Amino acid sequence: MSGISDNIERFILSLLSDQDEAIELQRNELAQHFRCAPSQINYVLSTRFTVARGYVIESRRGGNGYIRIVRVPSEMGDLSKIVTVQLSGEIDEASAYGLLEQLLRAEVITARECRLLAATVSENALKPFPARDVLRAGMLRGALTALMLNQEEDAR
Amino acid sequence: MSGISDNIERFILSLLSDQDEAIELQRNELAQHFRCAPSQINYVLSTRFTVARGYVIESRRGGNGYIRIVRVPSEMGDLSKIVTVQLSGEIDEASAYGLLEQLLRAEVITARECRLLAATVSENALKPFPARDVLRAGMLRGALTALMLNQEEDAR
DNA sequence: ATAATAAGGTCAAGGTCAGACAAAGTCAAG
DNA sequence: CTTGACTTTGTCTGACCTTGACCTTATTAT
Repeated sequence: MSGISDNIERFILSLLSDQDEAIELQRNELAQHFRCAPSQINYVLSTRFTVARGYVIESRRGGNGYIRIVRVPSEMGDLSKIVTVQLSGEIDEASAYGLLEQLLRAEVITARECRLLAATVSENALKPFPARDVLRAGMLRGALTALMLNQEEDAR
Repeated sequence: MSGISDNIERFILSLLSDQDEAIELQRNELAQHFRCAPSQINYVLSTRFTVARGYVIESRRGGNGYIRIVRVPSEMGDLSKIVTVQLSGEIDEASAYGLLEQLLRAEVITARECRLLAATVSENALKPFPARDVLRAGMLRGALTALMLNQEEDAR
């Protein structure tokens, strides 16, 4: 159960979750810890710690090299900005999921709402539609707009 | 009586019956156990462990892939009925709103969630799409399935 | 400066799974 | 005997993972 990549992901997340915004690690060291090829670390980073999910990776080569993983403090205060910037045109499934994840972290939506929205905009539900990226953007626009319109009522 | 498919069904049921809500298995492993083609497992799942019968399937491909079978608790039984009956084909905007309102009254979803879903399936968001009624059904199917799937986590 | 060393990055190849789909088999009802 | 629903198998595709060879960049020793 749970391959190496998943373990590495969990390990990194556990390091991050302890109130830290960013961590620094060494690729070879981590690879050795998990007994895997160093490039496996890159694989994990590029598939799981993406910008879409709110992470930024910095690194340096050579002596005293490092990999730094920064959790981007999701600046989600302004929903209308998201609507007009990220959702004006099209959005693919991965980016949409990333967006929803950030909204979740910023506590703009709940975990349940996140799952609900994810399901409705999933590639699976939208498969037969050629213009699904446009569609997806429109749907999320609608949802976020609905949120903004009803902020008062939700306050209860 | 009792072809291979029936045996596989019973086997899976026996795994589930032991107080477990969900089980995880590997397709090839199970296929080998029953000396059948791996795709036979898919056949059993798609004919016997359907949403209509109160099961939800999740899976992942690739290394460490799995198939997870979740039994939907009976309180959610109504949901699966809705999914298979009312949302099997198409649904127009008005009917969708009606359905959402019912779900709201039954306290299956919150007011916020209702608004969110309403926004994503609104005629407005789906206007440019000729087959929007099919689309709408697919989206709501996805959302309700997601609800069933995650009801334990929602308990928190 | 230059060379050696110590990092990390890229990419392609290969491996491991599950999904999709169609072809072929089985069997009961008419 | 034919038909049609159900079952079983086989093949191909694509998603996901792992590794290793080779490349680039930074530091340190000569």
